[in-house]
Amino acid sequence: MPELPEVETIRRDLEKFLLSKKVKAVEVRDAKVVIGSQKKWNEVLISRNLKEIQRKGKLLIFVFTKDIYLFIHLKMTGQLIYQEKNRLIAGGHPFSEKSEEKAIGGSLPNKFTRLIITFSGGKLFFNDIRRFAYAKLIDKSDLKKIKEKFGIEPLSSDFKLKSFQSLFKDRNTSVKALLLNQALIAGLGNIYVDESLYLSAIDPRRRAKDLSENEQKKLFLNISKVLKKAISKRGTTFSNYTDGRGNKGNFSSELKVYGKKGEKCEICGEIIEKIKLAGRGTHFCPKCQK
DNA sequence: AAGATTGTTGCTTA
DNA sequence: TTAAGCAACAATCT
Repeated sequence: MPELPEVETIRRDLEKFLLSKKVKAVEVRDAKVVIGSQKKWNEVLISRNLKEIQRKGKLLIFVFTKDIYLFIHLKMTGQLIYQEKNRLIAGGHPFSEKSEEKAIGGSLPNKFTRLIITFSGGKLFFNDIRRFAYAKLIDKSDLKKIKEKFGIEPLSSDFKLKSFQSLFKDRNTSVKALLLNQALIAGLGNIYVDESLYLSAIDPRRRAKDLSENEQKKLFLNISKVLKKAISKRGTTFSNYTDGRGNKGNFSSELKVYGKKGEKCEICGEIIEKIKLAGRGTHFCPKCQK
């Protein structure tokens, strides 16, 4: 389940290889996941050059010449893999049968491949098992509107203690739900919310407005810390996530509570609990987190 | 074999 | 009016 660190890893990988490349062909393979007709995708995208890849929360925004914007949201099981013509996968690793196996569904394209964009130099495969993910083309006015809906970016210069603390004032919801709300803070998902709360020794069920200033500060620092560390490890692999090279992330071994139900807390030895909160599986240490 | 899995939306409720 | 809560979606795994 790609969250901010995973999406950022993919963004960096792909930008390195796709920058200023020209679109030669587009193949729409699933009309539910890829919004718009094949004809429209051809008309809009062919011959455009990629200027940059941006990220907003968990959303990837491919910026092309002539104010063309391609939005890709990976949701639960989406995957992007770049494969170069000269038998390389993005990242410079020699192409081999083994690296092909990294794609969900095996060699590319396969039945999970929903979109193929052929650039000068290689093909970008957009795969998704569960068909929650989407790709769509957006114009400049919609771009602004959509971007405005997102809350603070935790790794940007806008992520200041004061603005973070203002989110808690009068908020009657659980701190877990608050952190998952993309309109308030962008990019956190179930894994990193649970991890941040554990590191901050805060019970996920607490009402947001009841957190002390010091608790808010701890959370602020730990969100930053856990996201940066996860990016440095190229993300967490749980089920289907792979980076832009088709490799798994290495943060999984750093997880303290997510997926650890029944295991001992590293700090106090208490058994990690799992409950349902804000509609999500929620992992925490009942002794450390108050 | 039913229930869990999660990101987001849109509807209902308070 | 605004926010909080929750079902729904999709497909696979346990």
